[in-house]
Amino acid sequence: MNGSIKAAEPRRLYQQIADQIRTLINGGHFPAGARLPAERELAQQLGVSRPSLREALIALEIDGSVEIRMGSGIYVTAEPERRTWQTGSMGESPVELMEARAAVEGAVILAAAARVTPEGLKSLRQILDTMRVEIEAGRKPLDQDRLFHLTVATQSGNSVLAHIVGDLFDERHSPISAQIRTRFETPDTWHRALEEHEAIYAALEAHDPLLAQAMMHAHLEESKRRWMENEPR
Amino acid sequence: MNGSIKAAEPRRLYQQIADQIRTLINGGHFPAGARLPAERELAQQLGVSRPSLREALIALEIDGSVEIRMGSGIYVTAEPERRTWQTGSMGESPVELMEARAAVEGAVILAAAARVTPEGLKSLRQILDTMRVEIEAGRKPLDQDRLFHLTVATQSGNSVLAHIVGDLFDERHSPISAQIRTRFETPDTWHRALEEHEAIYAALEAHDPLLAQAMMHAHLEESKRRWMENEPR
DNA sequence: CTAAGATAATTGGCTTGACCAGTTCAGTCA
DNA sequence: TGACTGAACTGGTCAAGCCAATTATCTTAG
Repeated sequence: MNGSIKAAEPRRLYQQIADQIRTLINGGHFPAGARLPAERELAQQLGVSRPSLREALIALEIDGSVEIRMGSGIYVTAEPERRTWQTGSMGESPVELMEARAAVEGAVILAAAARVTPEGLKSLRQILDTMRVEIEAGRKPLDQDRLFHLTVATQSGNSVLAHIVGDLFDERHSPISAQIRTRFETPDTWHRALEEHEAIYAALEAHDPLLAQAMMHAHLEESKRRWMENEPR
Repeated sequence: MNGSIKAAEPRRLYQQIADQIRTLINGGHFPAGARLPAERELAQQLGVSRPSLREALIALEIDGSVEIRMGSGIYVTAEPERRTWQTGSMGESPVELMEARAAVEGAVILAAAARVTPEGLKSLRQILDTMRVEIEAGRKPLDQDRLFHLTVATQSGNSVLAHIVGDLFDERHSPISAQIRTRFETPDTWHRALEEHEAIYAALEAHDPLLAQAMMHAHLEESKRRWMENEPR
């Protein structure tokens, strides 16, 4: 009975559904303040079960896109002026995402380089070592990649910033579901990413904020390039 | 074997479950990296159904407390830091929030100063004029304040960054409504904030990124100070 | 005896179907 | 006319089951 979404591969279903609904909202199908179809109906329209739809709605509710009123309905959050930037004429979201990461992580690492502790360096060292092992074992060190950036952010000593870095890594801020998450990089590209991580680590170890920032910027710039090459789309 | 949760609270069940699990994690019952019981078992232990438990897990997954690995299990996120302000044990959140805003908005305004358009400057000019009117009418220009920061972020041309700035302003990164939103500043403090905004505007108009960044940092630093004075807590 | 491969549990992912509990609103009756 | 009521919404929750990915176990070939 399901036809629209499925594809059964990439991400959890509730995330796909949430992205799809977000797209409908941003696309104007459901203007701010509007009530969405009832859960049962919406689920059928999207070709998914109600529990899955509910999971997506909870995600949307948490990120504030939607308000759920028991017995009444599901409403698009009515924050005025919220979508002004939506017409942004510039690059597509993947590019924006990487730019945003460069801006945020570049700022974060300035503090991290100044505040990083020996324990923090030790953690990073271990993450990189594990990452190298994973790569040479032919596996994709996605977790280590994420953990590295998150740990660097943690070293800033600011949990809010660390949270944002994690969100950006997980693509939780991309407005229009861009799903770049495929990530079928080759061992070679992963190896280059590792070396860039190493450069960042070295700069942190030297407590050199500006160098660390430069290395982080270079890394994210390269990451963007690698992505864009692999995703002709 | 149940009866642990159920308490006729108005809050939705998945939120109660999520809170309970969060408490268990923070309480050390499930140390970082540990694997939680299987969904079926955990649901039974908590006295709820599996779908409800799943909804709670999605909430926990989104806020990063937990990581779900298909076919493997549910793991406590191995972030060795900062569950602090969530447990309310050490209220560092306002300071961290303002630091995060300084880092992010400081980075954003670098791009904004370079890319700002005449239309963007016009919008900002109008916002500041309105803000001045509101202040002198004895009202709190909360909307104008928010709009100013958001519009500056928009001028960076990056919707992801703009989104983050909005989230930070709305304190959406603070878990479980810590909401410091009281904000009963006096007309005088608002007037000082306005002048700081004016300084930022002037730097943007002059297309001077570093000056704009400095003014933004100064503004947020002052904001933090104003808050801390008014909120002895 | 060891290591590689096949197999059986175990676990999360998703669906179907059902019933309960607030909310809405139109039809009813004073 | 207007307050009331109850049916028809709506979201909230639960139960049981099957599928797919992962992991643990056992078998078997070397």
